[in-house]
Amino acid sequence: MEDIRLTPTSYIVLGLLAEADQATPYDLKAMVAAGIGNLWSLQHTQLYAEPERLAKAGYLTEIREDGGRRRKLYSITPAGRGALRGWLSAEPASELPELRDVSLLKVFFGADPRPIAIEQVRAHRAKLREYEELEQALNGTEVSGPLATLRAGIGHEREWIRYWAGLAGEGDDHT
Amino acid sequence: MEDIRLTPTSYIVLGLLAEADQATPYDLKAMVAAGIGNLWSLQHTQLYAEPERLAKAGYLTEIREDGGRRRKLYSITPAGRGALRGWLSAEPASELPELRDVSLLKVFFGADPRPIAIEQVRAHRAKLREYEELEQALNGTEVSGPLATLRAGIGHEREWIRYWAGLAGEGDDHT
DNA sequence: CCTATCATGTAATCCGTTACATGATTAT
DNA sequence: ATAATCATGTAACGGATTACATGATAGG
Repeated sequence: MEDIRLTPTSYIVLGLLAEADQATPYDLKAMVAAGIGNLWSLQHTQLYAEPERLAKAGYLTEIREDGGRRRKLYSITPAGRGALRGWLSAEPASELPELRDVSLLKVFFGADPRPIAIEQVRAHRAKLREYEELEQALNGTEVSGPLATLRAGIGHEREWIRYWAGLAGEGDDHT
Repeated sequence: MEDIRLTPTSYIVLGLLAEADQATPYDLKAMVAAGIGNLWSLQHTQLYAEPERLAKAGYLTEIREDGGRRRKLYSITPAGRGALRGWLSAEPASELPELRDVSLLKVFFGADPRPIAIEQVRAHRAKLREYEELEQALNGTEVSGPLATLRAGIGHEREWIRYWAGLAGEGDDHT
């Protein structure tokens, strides 16, 4: 029973297992892809390493299948639920996210914004379409958290498109 | 002369040194704080480790002061400039940034959005004000890259405020 | 003068990425 | 059958954070 630090990755795993009552790393991978991965993606290998870490600390139980592939099945423990609940209801932090956008980094250091902006507009438009379809699918269901965050994603995609479209258009030859 | 992988952190250091022709890690820290740090922040210890890495690979030269504190002074080499230029002018990637916002993560997993939203609105408003003042200061100067990215920051702060204000207001008691 | 903060740095830890590998399914 | 892709995992590496520490400077 080691003492570990809980990272966002930890809470993603805990959060998913809180609703699944049992899952293999591969199941987790699918769950991430289905939702939270749009906002915070993880490498599949983390979904093998992190549950192990959490199990060692008593937040999950790990049982290994007997037959076949002997896959590892994880479930959340009461301690795990407690940690998740504590995190969810903690005093809100004033911590702000950073953009951390490689394309912006290039613009900052003097790259020609035009080609970058054109490509970014294309990519963000595609992402926005994907989100809007997802929103259709979620509407009417009772998943309020995922829907709320999806709407954050949609808002930001629109903002990115507005922003990059501005940079893509500037410097046009108006002869 | 080792072979290293260049990360965003590497390009930040290279980008800053490309305009400074000499700087200590502490100088770099100040430069980061003055601009790019808003979009992509770094721990101060990375500003000791990363230049060393870059120097070992031939992208920077390192000279140590003789007297006093024997601080390390770094300068970019032609190889460093080449690497930076190559990165800046590379084919634009369609890679998109992720929001990776801890507050959103909590909302996704079912936290009560109200208190989080209230605090986030406050914090984002403060950040927006800061950016708007910075914009005043930059207006009229010839720093097009930093100004362009600052405007991205402003756009996103406004979007965040719009978004969280929506969540903060919902569920009001309209009696 | 003393204390707080700024300036400067090293070392250890650890999380996350990268590289690699193989068994199971599905498609042609 | 064979190739391709999905499913499942291990191991090594390395960048980033955390913890710690001390010399200089400024404010009271």
